[in-house]
Amino acid sequence: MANTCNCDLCELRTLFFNNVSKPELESLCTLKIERQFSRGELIMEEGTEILEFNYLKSGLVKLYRSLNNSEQIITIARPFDFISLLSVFSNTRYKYSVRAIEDSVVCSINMAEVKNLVRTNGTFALELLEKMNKIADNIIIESLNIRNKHLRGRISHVLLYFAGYIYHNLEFELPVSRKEIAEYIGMTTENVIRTLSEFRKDKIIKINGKIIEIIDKEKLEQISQLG
Amino acid sequence: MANTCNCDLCELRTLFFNNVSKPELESLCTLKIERQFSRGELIMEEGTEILEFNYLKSGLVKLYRSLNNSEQIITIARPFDFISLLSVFSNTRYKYSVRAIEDSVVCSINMAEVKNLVRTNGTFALELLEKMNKIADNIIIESLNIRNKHLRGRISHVLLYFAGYIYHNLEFELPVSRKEIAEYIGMTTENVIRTLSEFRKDKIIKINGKIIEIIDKEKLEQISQLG
DNA sequence: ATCACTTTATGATATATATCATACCATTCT
DNA sequence: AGAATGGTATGATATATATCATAAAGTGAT
Repeated sequence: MANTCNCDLCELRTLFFNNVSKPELESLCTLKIERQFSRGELIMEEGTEILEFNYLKSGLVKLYRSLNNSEQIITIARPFDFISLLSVFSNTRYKYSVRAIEDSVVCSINMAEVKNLVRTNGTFALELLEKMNKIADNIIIESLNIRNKHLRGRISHVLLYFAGYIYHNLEFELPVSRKEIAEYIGMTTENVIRTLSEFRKDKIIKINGKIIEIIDKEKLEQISQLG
Repeated sequence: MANTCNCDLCELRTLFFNNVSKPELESLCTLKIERQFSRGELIMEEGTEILEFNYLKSGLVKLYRSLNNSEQIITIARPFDFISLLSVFSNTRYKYSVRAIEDSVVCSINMAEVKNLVRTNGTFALELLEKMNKIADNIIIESLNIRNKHLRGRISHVLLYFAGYIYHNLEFELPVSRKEIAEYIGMTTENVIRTLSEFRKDKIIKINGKIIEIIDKEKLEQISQLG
């Protein structure tokens, strides 16, 4: 936990606090709390009270909910995406849990302060509305895209998601287990493993433990498209 | 298309325009356009420009997107839910289509006016943020709930959704075809029909064409829960 | 009233996915 | 070092769902 006022360097400012005036920003800056989370640590827990508005500065997190001993992963969010998602303005308690899947830094601002800013700064309110709508929209679209595909298409989709959206590289280290991929795409762990093996045999990807390299991107995109 | 200024009777006012001042409301009132749509009519089309903020005053609509000759239904919305969903503040073009599945009345307000109101009226901005977050949250939760279930659980879920959420009655007329239910839960039309027939044979529901009566609600809830 | 078309319905079969079983490997705990 | 645990891996089998085929009933147009 730190509270150094280094908002000049914070993505929050350039990304969506564009229109917050200097004094307002100073005020926010002194109020914010920056937290470090190690890979695997719980950042927010389903059912607990929402007291702060949280923003992911760096790292990677998964948003999920628990139900009968298993987890359902809703999305995997990178920096620049809010992690205080959706429920934040409409509920008093979190509907989802958030866990760091890579070392992460989260910036937290007291919820009442954010609400106050929405009330007093119209441009900020509008930008926040736009940003949160976009995030919700992305989650819904992602969910529909996954639902529309079969096993092989879903796996392709996830691999392309990591390579394209998260890591911007055809070779990357999977930040999640096969089990978590299964929880994300709504299939069983065994079938995720099996399909990855098939892709390896078909020379579409190389697998070395958690390290994945996409060899035939066109093929993968084709499988993802066709379902 | 009508433009009578009868906002005193409009749900918009009591529901989320609570904090709009008298003069502001008058202004909105003269700017709004009320439109009638018959069952089956297209209200908004995927890909067209977003010019207005739309609110469903009465009726029932489906929100869907098209992909390779088929449709994917995202949600079925009743009055009091916005229908200008999500994309409205974050995109210039609609990402989804909206079609009336019952005769509906839609109230439209110029988008620029709504944005202006967000900028100048903080309380309104906050309420709108809360409301839109709630809607997005509901769609995501619904989608996760459906994804978590098997065929029979999904059908039960949909039947309970219509009976409980839309019609508040154990007997109701299905506003959608079996095909549309299939497009909503992501299964085939044949299996939707088959499952409804099974429920009929098991004396869980009565079917008379589009008229459905839930006889054994407990059983249906049980099936919905177990998946 | 007839025709074309869609919706509802049901059965047979094919296919996709889940489940169960087993094994190997890496990591952590003792 | 050995034991326990969780992740990865693969095969055999069971089950759920899709696909294909067919038909009856409903709907709209002419």
